[in-house]
Amino acid sequence: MRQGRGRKRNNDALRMEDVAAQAGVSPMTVSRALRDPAAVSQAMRDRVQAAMQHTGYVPNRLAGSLSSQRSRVVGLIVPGISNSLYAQMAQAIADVLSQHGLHLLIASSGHDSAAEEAAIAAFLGQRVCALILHSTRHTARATALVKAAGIPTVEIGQLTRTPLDLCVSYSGFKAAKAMVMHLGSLGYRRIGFVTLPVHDNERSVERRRGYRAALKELGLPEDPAIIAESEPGFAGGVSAVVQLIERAPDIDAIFFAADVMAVGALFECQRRGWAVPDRLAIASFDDVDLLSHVAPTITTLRIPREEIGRQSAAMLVARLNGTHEGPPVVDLKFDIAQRESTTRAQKNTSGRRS
Amino acid sequence: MRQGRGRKRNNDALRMEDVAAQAGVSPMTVSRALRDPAAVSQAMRDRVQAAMQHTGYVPNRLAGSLSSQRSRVVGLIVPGISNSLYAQMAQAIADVLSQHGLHLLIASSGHDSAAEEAAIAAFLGQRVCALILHSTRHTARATALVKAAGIPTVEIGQLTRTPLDLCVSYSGFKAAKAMVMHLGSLGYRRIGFVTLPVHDNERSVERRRGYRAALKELGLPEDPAIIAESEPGFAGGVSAVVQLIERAPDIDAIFFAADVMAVGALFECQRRGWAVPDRLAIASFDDVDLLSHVAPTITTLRIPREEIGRQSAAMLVARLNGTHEGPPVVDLKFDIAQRESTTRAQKNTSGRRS
DNA sequence: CTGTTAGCGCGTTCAC
DNA sequence: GTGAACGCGCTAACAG
Repeated sequence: MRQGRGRKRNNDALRMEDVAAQAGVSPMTVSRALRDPAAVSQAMRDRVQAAMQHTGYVPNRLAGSLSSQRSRVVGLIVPGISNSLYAQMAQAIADVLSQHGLHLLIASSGHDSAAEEAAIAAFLGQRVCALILHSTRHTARATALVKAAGIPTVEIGQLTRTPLDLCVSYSGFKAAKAMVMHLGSLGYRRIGFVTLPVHDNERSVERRRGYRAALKELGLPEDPAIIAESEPGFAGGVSAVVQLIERAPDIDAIFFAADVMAVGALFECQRRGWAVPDRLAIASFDDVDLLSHVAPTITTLRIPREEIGRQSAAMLVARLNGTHEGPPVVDLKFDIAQRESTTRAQKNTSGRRS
Repeated sequence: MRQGRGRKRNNDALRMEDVAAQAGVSPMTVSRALRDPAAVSQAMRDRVQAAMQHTGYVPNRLAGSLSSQRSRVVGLIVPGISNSLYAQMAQAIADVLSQHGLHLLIASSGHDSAAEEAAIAAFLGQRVCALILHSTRHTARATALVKAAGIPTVEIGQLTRTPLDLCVSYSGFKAAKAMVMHLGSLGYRRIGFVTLPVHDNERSVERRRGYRAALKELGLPEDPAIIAESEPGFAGGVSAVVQLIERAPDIDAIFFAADVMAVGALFECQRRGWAVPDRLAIASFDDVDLLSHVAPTITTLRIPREEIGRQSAAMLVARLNGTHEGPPVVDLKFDIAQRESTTRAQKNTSGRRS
């Protein structure tokens, strides 16, 4: 038996040493053949390759990362994995990362800073080589942890003037303002606005600011009666449209600044016989597929979700390679898809209601 | 200076030793206070806690996992992260795992076995403690890798008689059959069937088998003219419904066995003036929210996606704890949501089409 | 281009 | 209940 107080060797998994023995080389050569094939002669490479095939060796990246002090795992924290908007970003991120041999650790925070903090701590414990955070609001400890970790970190939920490190997003303020200006330019004068509860969703604040700025620029009064907060999903649109029409019968357009609320509202209008866009115009924020398949098709902002995913991942990769150049904050462009739900009737009537 | 050829110490990150020094105990005590607080006296625990707070120590789980030979990371491989059906499962999985202190590494395979194999190899390299695979078709090497790894593995895409290890899903055969039987019991006699291309989607095969079995049981003939394959998404439904109606004008119902095709078809019917359900009944497979918000609401199967996610994760947790009991294959139940799109008109006419 | 040595930070094992 | 020593499997640094 063994003497001493150490621990016995694990005989389960193959180690580099086993492969090395099989190939008749030193473990170091196997290691190099794996990470930097050019540093090893052709003959060696082939022998190592063969030995790995033969034995079915799977390198232990835990040990590798521990030793080299760097991992190939990126942490992503989003409010929810099942929300299609975040899922799209996650997909784009995963695609870019996997092209570069990086893997994705994912967690959902449910719009809760404390949960985000826990996820950040856990990810740092796993020694992720980079972080992507959807939120731009963090607890003090979360901020401290990220800064102390000193790893590249991108925030993607919205533009921020005070990024932890990097930021790739679009301006919710500008986007919302642009849409309201667009509606104004089409002739709408009583433009309602619906968001998610501001309390839960930091981005709603920016969007509302954009709405206000546009009203001001259009010379339209701001009226609390035509502003509402509603829950996410179709149901949120249903209740909001009913509420706004009751409160302000002269409303002529509603901008639903979140999710698929606009679609729920459209369906409800159809059930109630409120013609869209003739009685009420409808505009949406996120360009989900559905919006261009309903009748009438729904005018919306085109937010570059996938581009955000791609660029944020690409930026991290560049940073990890030490080749990153350019500003830390990237403001991606959006545009407006003008569709039937805000198409005004021909000018054969001067007033729409009366 | 240093002698020897070793490597210099890293002074960046805090180690357990630093915390131990701060607390005036040995590193071993810190380790225990972290993993098994009960094994340490109250006083020690408090001192260690304080020292960790003070220093902002984040334990290195790479080192921990390497040493203990077990990690707290689970690997999940789905065909696509952005597809809401998989995203829902992923969310449920992540929720359960995080409750148990486990983390989620995610990869998308795009319905490609080779990509799946690569992801499996990468995950095993990260020494995941368990795997969740959506696919049930694997390359020979993928199968070998998983078996050799000896970690709990759940397949969740469909029931299989030959699981790698565990399987939590529903029977696509039974589900499809049940829906067609349901349509038959409502009086539909020319029931069309649309799936994704069988080539890309192993589950389509089961669903088609279920369709055939139901037709047989209903005493209805099988007619290739009313069976189609189409692309995913709304567009797939649009093209399929047009195609089937042209090929078989006497068709009275279509069962769209994938995705949101049924909704695309409904919209197209509305554009073309084909009344749903009077001219054509429509049924769907997956219960996405949208189906109950369109008019008419669409009859569909209710597949327990989230339950699959929850149970598969729970099963892994149990297995990791050594407390798992019960069969390796769990067949979850589905049911049918009967809605307006398959509601027959009152029996005031004996035949629906003159 | 290849090998040797030491150490990454922690957990297991055993002694006290 | 606490501590000391060793090793998890790999890679940085250096020597040849």
